[in-house]
Amino acid sequence: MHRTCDLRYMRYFIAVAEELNFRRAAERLHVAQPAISRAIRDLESDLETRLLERTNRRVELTDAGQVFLEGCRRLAGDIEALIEDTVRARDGEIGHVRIGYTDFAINGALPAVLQAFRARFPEVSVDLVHMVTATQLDALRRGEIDVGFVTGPMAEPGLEHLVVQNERLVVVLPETHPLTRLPAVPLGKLAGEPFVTGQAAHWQHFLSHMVRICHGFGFEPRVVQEAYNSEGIFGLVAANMGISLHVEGAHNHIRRGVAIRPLSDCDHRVPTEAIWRSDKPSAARERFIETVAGWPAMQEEKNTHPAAGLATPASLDDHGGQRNQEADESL
Amino acid sequence: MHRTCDLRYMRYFIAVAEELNFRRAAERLHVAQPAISRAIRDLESDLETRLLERTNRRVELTDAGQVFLEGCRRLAGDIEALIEDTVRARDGEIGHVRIGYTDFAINGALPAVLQAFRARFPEVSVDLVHMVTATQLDALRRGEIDVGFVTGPMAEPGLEHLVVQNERLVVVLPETHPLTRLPAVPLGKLAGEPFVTGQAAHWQHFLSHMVRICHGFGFEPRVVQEAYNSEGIFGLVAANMGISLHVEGAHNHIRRGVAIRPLSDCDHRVPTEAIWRSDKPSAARERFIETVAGWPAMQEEKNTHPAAGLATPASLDDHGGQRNQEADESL
DNA sequence: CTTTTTGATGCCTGATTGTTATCATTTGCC
DNA sequence: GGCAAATGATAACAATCAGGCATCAAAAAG
Repeated sequence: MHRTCDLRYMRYFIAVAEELNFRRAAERLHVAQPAISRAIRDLESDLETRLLERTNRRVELTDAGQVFLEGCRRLAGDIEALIEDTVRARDGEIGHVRIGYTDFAINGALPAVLQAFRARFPEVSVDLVHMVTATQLDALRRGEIDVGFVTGPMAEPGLEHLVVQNERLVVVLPETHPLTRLPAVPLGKLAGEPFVTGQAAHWQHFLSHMVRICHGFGFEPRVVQEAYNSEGIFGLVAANMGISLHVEGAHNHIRRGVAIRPLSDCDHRVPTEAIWRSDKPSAARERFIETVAGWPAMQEEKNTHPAAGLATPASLDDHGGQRNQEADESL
Repeated sequence: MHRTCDLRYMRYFIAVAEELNFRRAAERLHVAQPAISRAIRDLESDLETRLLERTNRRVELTDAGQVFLEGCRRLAGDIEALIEDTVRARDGEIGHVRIGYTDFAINGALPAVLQAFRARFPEVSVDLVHMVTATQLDALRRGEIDVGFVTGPMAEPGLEHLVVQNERLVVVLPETHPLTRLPAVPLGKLAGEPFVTGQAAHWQHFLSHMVRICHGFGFEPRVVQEAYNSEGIFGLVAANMGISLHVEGAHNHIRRGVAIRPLSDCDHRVPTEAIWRSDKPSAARERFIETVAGWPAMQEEKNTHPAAGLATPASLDDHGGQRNQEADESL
């Protein structure tokens, strides 16, 4: 029965109902008139319902035909829209991406990337979930997120990655600390200083960078406090519990009582990378990765200015960095 | 391209997307598995969009496939609903009737009929338009209404009709009139009385009844006032301008200062008839006519109690007819 | 009364759809 | 590791279906 309740037949019916003339409808549809006669007959037979009252001279819709016509018009439009939506889903114009991010990512390039992506693909919904690097790798493998923003360097089998930012280290000092008088701090001067760090369990990727560098300079950092997150680290430094190493993105976080200085003799970089499964292709995710990769500030500058797009100390001066500047000049 | 965007193919796709297995989908649809393979391939080729990601061992939906699946499900449901609605329109379960009515109809059987019809066919919308008999006949021929309720007798070519009520005449008297002392008035006593009637232009069908009867009793009614409608007639009678003849439905209209009496020696009936075009069949109209014809009170009683369903003088006593009753007893 | 127009019908052809048989690949089991 | 089972794809053939052409019957137009 539903065989004849076919889109083609519906289109034929719409044409006849609009023309109220089989011959004109046939011309409009570029078929011969008998095809129309039979299509209508089959439709009526399948529905067991007379749709058109036709004498040899006049064709008019029955009440049921009127109802069917309106339904057919609606369905025809819905199908067009569905095809459109399907193609747009194929192209990643509509869809969904779930994104994991670290503190480093959200303090760095991620906000600008998100803004660019949402402007370009407003019909792709974006779910953001905060997770540390290791959790993101699990979530990716479990299919719970589509893209992770993690602390690199990454080389995981089955996962592809792309460097998003590549930050130098900075030293975070209590503002009363003597080293704040230097515009840039030599790393060696930090040997013996008490260190405040993030919790080992959650900050493992960054801490391995930190420890490796200190070893390179011949000392073992003496960790006296482990904070839960960056806010905690800054707070403990402000409380004079110790000093800390952080990434340049720390400039985006202003904390009274804390001073931030670059390192004068260490060019080591801590990369933050977008990472995703190489199987399970998703068009929306592809578009997102393209946005990440094509984000202009990153394309050109990521080798010269590793944390492009981040606030620099100079740009912060316009707002609240004046105090630090004065301290520098007082040297 | 839209050839393959066919209902059958959509159902196939839904089955595969739900089973995530071509063979099981084929079994569920009672076709061989290669038919499914080809249907999906054709769908994908027409949409130029991969809908299912399939290795030899696992089938899963792509993002576009997910969008398409949801759309197909919705469309399949919509089509079912459309077929349902079309059949219901065919059966007159949903639709529209436009009805013309006279004062006699709305004071008589029509309200009860409407109530019965709307209870039985709640999804048929009913438009009611007040028109005098002649206007209704025009409106019917022009297709502006589907059913008329007119003052008969009717014998119009191209129109079918059905007697709905068949009312005796009553005399409408000022309550101070001497004839109110009689429980029933002989028509002959009205010769020479001043008559109040409806306007000739609009009341022609009823007036022809009235004049014919008076002639039968050997007098010409002396019309001294023409009112616009029943309310006007009652008001003028209450003002002692004259007397009037009306149909039994007048009992449903209580007017202070007016008394209504049956005729003792005249059994003439004024029919009110439902009337409709014999061509242009409409299922909803058929159902309406059936309700009119099958209305129980009318079926059995229309020959014995012509205005069945109307309030009778006795039934009015319960409310406000006491005064008339006392007048009767005082005779 | 003839001509024209309209929708319906019969028959034929080509296209679409379904079936059977078979293949390549992967998974599970011994 | 090798064999059997299961899966989706493909080819060849058969059945069904839709469209075209020729034609018909009825009604309107001239």
